[in-house]
Amino acid sequence: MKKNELHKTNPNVSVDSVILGFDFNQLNVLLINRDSHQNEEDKILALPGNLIYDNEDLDMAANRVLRELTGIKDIYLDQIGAFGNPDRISKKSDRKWLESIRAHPDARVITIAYYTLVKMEDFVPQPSSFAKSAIWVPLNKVEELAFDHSEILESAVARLRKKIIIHPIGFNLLPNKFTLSQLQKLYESILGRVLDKRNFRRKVLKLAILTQLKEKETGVTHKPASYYKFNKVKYEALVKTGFDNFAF
Amino acid sequence: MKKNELHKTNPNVSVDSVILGFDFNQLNVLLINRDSHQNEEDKILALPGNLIYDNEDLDMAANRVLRELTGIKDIYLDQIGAFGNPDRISKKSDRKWLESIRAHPDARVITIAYYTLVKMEDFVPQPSSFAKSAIWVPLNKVEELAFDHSEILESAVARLRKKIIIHPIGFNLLPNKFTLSQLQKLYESILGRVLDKRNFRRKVLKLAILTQLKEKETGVTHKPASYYKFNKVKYEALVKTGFDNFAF
DNA sequence: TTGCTTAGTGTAAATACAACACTTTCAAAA
DNA sequence: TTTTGAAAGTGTTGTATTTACACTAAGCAA
Repeated sequence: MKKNELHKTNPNVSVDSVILGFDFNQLNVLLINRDSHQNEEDKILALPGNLIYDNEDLDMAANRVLRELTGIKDIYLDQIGAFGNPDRISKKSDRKWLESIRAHPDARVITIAYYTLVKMEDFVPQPSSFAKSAIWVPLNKVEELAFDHSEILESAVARLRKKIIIHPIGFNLLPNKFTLSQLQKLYESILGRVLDKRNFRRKVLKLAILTQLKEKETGVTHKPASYYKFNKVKYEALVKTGFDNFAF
Repeated sequence: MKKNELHKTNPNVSVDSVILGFDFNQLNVLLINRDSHQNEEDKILALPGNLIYDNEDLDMAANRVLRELTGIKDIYLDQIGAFGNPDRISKKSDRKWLESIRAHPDARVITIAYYTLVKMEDFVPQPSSFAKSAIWVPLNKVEELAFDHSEILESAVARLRKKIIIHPIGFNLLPNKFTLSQLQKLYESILGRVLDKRNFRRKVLKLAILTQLKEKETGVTHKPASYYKFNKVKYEALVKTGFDNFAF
C-alpha cells in the first residue's frame, strides 16, 4: 500500500479498562490471562477489554466490560484516552489475544482506555480453568503486559495521582466504613510518599465530608480506631461551592 | 442487527483538533466550513480533522491535520480523548461532512480529539473560494458545530483551564516577545476572571522563567511596557525540581 | 503487670495569598 | 508648551495555609 494512503480497512476499536483496587496495603490492578494452557506466551497478562459494539457509546462499552468481568455496575469510570500505534502488535502472544476478541485480522487496533476504582471486596476472582481468568496483581509486581497495556497502566496511575488530589475519589477504593489510618495509607500508596498523620487528619476532617460512626475496630492489639463513612450529600454540597483542592 | 451484536463493520476513526489562538484580547478557535456554496446546512462549521492513515500513530495524525491546514509543525499537542456516540450523526449537514473526508458510509465515526495552542500570527487564513476554508472564530461567538464538535470544544477549553494552572503552556499562544500585561490578559481570558496586577507580576517573575528584554513597546500613548521572552532552559530546570503549581 | 502497637491530639513558626493606591512615562490634543 | 488620558510599574500588611514535631490513651498478649 502506498505510504500515507487512507486505509481501506477501518481499524478495530476496543475498550480496555484499568481496574484498580486497594487491599489496605497497596494498589492492585485486575489483569486477565487468556487461558489456562501455560505456554510461555500465554503467561503474558493483559488489561480486560473487548471490541465495542455498533450501538453503544464508549462509556457504555467500558461499563459493559467491567460488568461482564466482575459483575460490578454503576461505578466511577474515567476515560484516559485513545492508544494505538500501528505497530502495537509486537509480541508473539498479541495475535492470539486478538483472535480471542474476534478482531478483524488485517486491521490495526485502536483502544480507548478507561480506569476505574473498585472495592476489592466487591470482586474476588474465583480459581478457574476457564479461559480469561482474572487476578488481582499488586502494582509493583506487574510485569510486561500484552500490546501497549503497560503504557496504558502507567497513564492510568499518573492520571489517578493527579485526580485524587482534586477529587476525593479515593473513597471508591475503600469499604463503606473505614478508619482514617486506612484512608491515609491509601493516599500514601497512590501518591507514593508518606504523609503527616496529624496534618492529614486535620485536613480531611475539615472538609466535613466524613461521618464518624459509633463503631470502632475490634480484635486489634492496640487502641481501636473509629470507623468513618463517606458522606455523599455533604460532598456534593461542597463541590457546589467551587471546592477544587484536596491536596496533601 | 441484533442488539449488542459485535459490529461487522469496523468504525471510521478520525482525528479532530481544537486549534486555539490568542489575539491579545480573547481566545479564538480555528474552524472550517466545507465549501463556499452557502446553502443553509453548509454554514455549519466544524473542527478541522480527518481520518487517520493506516500507518501513522494517533499523535502523528493530529500533527498532520494541523500541518496540512496551517503549515505549522512541531507544536504543543495534547489529546483530549475519544468521542463517538453511535448517534452522533444527527444533523442534515453531518452526512455531507462525512462524504468530504471519504468515510465509510455505513460505519459509525469515532474521533480522537486533540487541542493545541498556536501563535495566531503563525497562521493567517486566506480569503478563498476553495473548499474547506478556515477561519478564526472568537470563542464567545462560536455557534452550533457539526457532529459533537461543540462538546469537544467545551472539553478542550475545560482541559486548557486546568492545565494552564499547572504548566505554563500559555507561552505557546503568545509571540516570542510579549509584555506582562499581555500575559496577564491571556490568563484572564482562559480562566475567565480578572487577576490582581501586582500579585500576578510578583508570582510570574518569582518563577524566574521569563527573561526581560531591553526592548520596550513603541508608539503607544502611555508608559511603554517592557518586553519579555519565555526562557525554556530555566523552565526545564524548574520542572525538574518538581514544580507543579502555577496557580493564580 | 508489663510491653508492644497503633489511635488520637495541639501549637508555633514559616510560607503563601489577598487586598489595596499612587507615581511614572509616553503620545495626543489643546 | 502644557495639559490630559491611559496603561506601566511598584510594597506593605493582615490573613490563611502549610509544615514540623512528641506525647498520652486504649487495647491485647505475654
